[in-house]
Amino acid sequence: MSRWRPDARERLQAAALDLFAEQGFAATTVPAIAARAGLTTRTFFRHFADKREVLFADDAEVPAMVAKLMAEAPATAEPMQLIVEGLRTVAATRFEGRKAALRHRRDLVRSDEGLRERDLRKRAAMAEAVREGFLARGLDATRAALLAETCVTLVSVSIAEWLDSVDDRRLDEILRDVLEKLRAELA
Amino acid sequence: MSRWRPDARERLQAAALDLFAEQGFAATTVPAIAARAGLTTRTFFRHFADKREVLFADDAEVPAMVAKLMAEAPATAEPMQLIVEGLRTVAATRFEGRKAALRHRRDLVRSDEGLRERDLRKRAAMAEAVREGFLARGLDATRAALLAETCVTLVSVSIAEWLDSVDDRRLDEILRDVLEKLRAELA
DNA sequence: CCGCCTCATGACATGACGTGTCATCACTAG
DNA sequence: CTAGTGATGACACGTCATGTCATGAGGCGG
Repeated sequence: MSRWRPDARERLQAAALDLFAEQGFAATTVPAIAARAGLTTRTFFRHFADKREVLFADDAEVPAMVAKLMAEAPATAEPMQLIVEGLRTVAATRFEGRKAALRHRRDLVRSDEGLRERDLRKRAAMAEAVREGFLARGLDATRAALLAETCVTLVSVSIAEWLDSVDDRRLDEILRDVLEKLRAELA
Repeated sequence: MSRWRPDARERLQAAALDLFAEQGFAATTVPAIAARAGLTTRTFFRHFADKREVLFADDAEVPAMVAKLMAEAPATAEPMQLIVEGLRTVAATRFEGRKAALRHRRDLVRSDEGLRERDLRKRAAMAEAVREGFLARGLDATRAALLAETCVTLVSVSIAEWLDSVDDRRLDEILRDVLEKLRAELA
C-alpha cells in the first residue's frame, strides 16, 4: 500500500471527463477537476500538460504505433498499399469498439474552439509520424508529405462518417470506400 | 484629426511583429506590445482575439475569398478543375509577392507550439470554406469533405515547397506539379 | 451655438491558466 | 539503519483574457 491512492492520472482523467460532461469544457476549472480527484491543481499539471490534453490522453500512443507499423513493414510494400494496411490495423486496434466514447469526445471537441485546435494538432502529429515513416523508407520530401496528409484526410473523413453512421458499417470498410472515392475524384 | 492616433490595429500589429522578431513569440507579453503601440492591454484584446491572432490577421479574408470564388464559378465546372483554377487565383492574389513575409511567419510559427495549433486552425477554416462551397454546389458530404481536405493538402504542401525553394519557381507552377504527383500516388 | 449621442479607448478588477520552487514522507536499496 | 527516490502538497507568481464602468472627441439635430 503506497502513501497515496494509486492511479492519480486515471482519477484525474475520470474526474475531468465527468465534469466536462456535466458543465462543459470551458466552464470546468482545473482546480475543480483536481478537487474531485482528491488531488491538487499542481498535481493535475504534473500529469497533463494542460486542460485540453485530458481529452486526448487515450490516443497518445497512436503516432508511435504508426511509426512502428511503418518501420516493420516489408521494404517492398508500395506506399498506398502500406497506408491501407496500416489504417486497417490502427482502426481495428485503436478505434473499433470505442464508438460511443469517441462520439462523446467529438461532441465535446465541437463545442470548444480550443479543443478543435488541439484535435487538429493531434491529427498533425499523426501526419508527421506517417511522413517520417515514409522519409525513413527513402521517399522524397514531397511524396512523403503528400502521402502523409492524404492518409490523415482518409482517416478523419472516414471516422467522421463512421461516427455519423447509424448502421454498423465497420470503420475499415468505410476507409476503403472513402479511398475509392478519392481515387475517383482525382482520376 | 481624430481624438486618437489612427490605425490602432495596424500599430498594434506592427509592434507585435517587431517584438516577436526581437524576442520571440513566447517571450513577448501583450502589455509590452500595447505599450510599444502606445495603447493599453485592454485595447489590444479589442482588436485581436488573442496574442496569436496578430500573426494571421493578414490572411483573415482568405476563406471569404474562397467562398466567393466558388459561388461565382460556373455551375458546370468540375470539382477538381474548380480547385485548380481557384488555387491559381488565390495563390496569385494572396501569396505570390509575399514570400519574405511568409517565410518569416513560417519560422515564427515553427518556433511555438501554440502558433502551430493556430496555423492548423486557419487551414481548417479554409478547408471548411471549400467544403461548404462544394456542399452549396450540391456535392454529397463525403465528396465535399474529401475534396476540401485534399485542396488544403495541395496548398500547404505546395506552399511549404515554395517557401523552401531557392529558385524562383512560381507557386501556381508548384501547385500543378504537386497535384500531378498526388494523382500519380493514387493511380 | 448647444446638448445629446456614439464609440474607441482608458482604467480597474477579476479569475483562470500554467510554472517554478521547496518541503514532505512512504517506500526502497544498500 | 540510513540515504536516496519519487510522487505529492503548499505556496507564490506572471501572463492571459474578459467584464465593467468612466472618459472625452467628433458628429448630429435643434
